[in-house]
Amino acid sequence: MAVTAKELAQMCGVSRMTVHRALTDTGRINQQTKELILKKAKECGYRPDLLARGLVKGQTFYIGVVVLDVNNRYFSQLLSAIGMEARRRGYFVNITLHEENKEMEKEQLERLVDYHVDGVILSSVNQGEEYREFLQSLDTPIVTIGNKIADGIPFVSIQEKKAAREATEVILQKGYEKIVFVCPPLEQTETNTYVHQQRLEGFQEAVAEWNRKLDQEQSEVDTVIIDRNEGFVESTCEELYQTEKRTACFCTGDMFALDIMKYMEGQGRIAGRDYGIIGFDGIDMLNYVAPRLYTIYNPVEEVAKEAVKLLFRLMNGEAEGDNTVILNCQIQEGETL
Amino acid sequence: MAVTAKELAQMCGVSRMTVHRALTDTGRINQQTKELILKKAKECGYRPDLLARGLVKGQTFYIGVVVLDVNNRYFSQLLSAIGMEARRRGYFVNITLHEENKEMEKEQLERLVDYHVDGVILSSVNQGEEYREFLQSLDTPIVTIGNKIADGIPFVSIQEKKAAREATEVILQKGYEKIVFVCPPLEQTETNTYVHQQRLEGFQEAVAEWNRKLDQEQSEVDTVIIDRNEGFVESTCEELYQTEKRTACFCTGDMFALDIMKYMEGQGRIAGRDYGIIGFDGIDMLNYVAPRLYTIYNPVEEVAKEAVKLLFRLMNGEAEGDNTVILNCQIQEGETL
DNA sequence: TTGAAAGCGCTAACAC
DNA sequence: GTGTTAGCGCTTTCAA
Repeated sequence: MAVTAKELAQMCGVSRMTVHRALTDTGRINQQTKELILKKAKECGYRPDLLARGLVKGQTFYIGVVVLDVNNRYFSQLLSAIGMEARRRGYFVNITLHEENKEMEKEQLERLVDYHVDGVILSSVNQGEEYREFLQSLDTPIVTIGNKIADGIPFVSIQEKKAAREATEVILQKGYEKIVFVCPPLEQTETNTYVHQQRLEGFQEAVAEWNRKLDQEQSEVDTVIIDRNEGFVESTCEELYQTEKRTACFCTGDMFALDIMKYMEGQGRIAGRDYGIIGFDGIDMLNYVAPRLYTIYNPVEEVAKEAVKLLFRLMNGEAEGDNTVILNCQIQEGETL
Repeated sequence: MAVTAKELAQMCGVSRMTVHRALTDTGRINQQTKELILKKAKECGYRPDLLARGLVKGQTFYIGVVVLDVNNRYFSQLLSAIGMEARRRGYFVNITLHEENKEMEKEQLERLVDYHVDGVILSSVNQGEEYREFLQSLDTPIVTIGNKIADGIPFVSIQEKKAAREATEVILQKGYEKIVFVCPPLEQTETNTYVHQQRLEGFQEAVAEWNRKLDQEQSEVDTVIIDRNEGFVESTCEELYQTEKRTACFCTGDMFALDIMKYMEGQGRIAGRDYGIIGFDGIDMLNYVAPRLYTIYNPVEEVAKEAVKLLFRLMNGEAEGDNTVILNCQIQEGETL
């Protein structure tokens, strides 16, 4: 069924080379034979074998993308944006999922590299020096996004810490006396939690700063950190109302925040009225939930664009400096603080 | 950096063939040389070139997936499930997005085929005989899901029409006298809307059946069909309250339903109390929205599993009969009817 | 038990 | 303008 260039050549009574010239429009070639070949090629539905081409050119015009999953606005928009940017440059995208499994992530990367993708965009759950060496051993341009792996690995991200600090300041300025900080388990975990660690640090810095500036008679802000384990919703909610202090909750992800809001609503407690709450990322779903959640907007499209731009610079050997891009992000107001 | 089998052979002082035998563990080979080779291979981080292998074997152990987008539970869970099933069989998955663009869909398919994926799972926006021929001309096993293309193309789906009929019966039994049916534009559209058409037909059949069985004094059910165009929310809402009849809304997608609920809430109208509404698919987001939306649950994982199973049957040449798999799906109760 | 040779379908370098 | 030759890295066939 599939026609090869060789067969085409036979049909047209010319050499393989001439066919090649006609198809790739390179070199000197007789206009008539060229047209004949192109016509024939169309007739038989000739399509070049990209494996063969990739093998000889050492370039496949594919970039690989390895991400956690895909079920949220963040990755979805990221992937769309990466796709667009890649296509603009004549590249296609091969998306694979690692589902938060460190070994799977490695496998996917190796497989992509073995297939000679020209570059990779990676949102990793691995980290550290050892992994850095692994990535470098792949000998393929890689740009990481979100979680940082180690110094020296190209990296695109947002100003996590700064954003968390600013959000915390907003909470404090609104007069909350206690803050419950909810994030995934950061200790005793093997997976990369860089993003959430940064957010925690920003939070802690802002609180420390605030306490330092207090008047004599004012008391320090009360803080509690809760791991998003089994039962985190219940324990967070207890913290939220077993106190006389005005209490707010800072979640390092919008989904955690929504879970809490939902549970609290079941108890008759309304966000913004009975307690404060803020999320992180600004996922689409927020448009459908009342009251409107305060959050920190994560500019995914920009992250994607920058990642692709950086990747192409690496692929073209134009890399210079430390190849880190950190984007700004802003608080998106809501009704829950 | 990257070592080839040839170089390995030189290092070990054997022929390329012996290396190959050691690596693939085939044929007779001296145990000692084999161990030496494997050891060396590990040291240099030898990895087979999958392009070269694919070229000669005519098999890549990749399956391609082409879907609309990725930003909802449906596709997300679909992709995870496809990934799992494929991995169980030693295959990897290459996911690409067509973003509801018919030309892009074709491009992605061609590209995948040119890269010799061994099979494809496709959720299409194209349809008809011409497209069927296109798909067949690709000469690669393809399984379609969701939208049907044409007879003769392997197809996995749910019982759209039956589910819509049953849902309509539920609405009618609850005493609603008017139903507003909301779906994407089905006429004058080039893209494949099979799924939504089926749902519409199921709805219409149920209404017709109901009207046929009415007593003398009872009046027929009133129905309105609204295209999900610009402004569909407003027009739907007008239909919902510019009448004295008890009115319900049947949306062929949960998202449409949520849009309407949100707008109505802005007008002080609560679903389940002031009007009825039901969606379709059972997306995750529903867990976070109050009141709980009535919907029809779409069993994605099963669809994915069946699609992969069917695809592997096709790839192994075990295809028999018409290769259509239709799964059951059920109404998921909520508070909005 | 090992090796040599041919070929997958394509591109690149050089000759005619 | 066109054809020949060689080679990408691997697998397969056949001979030693």
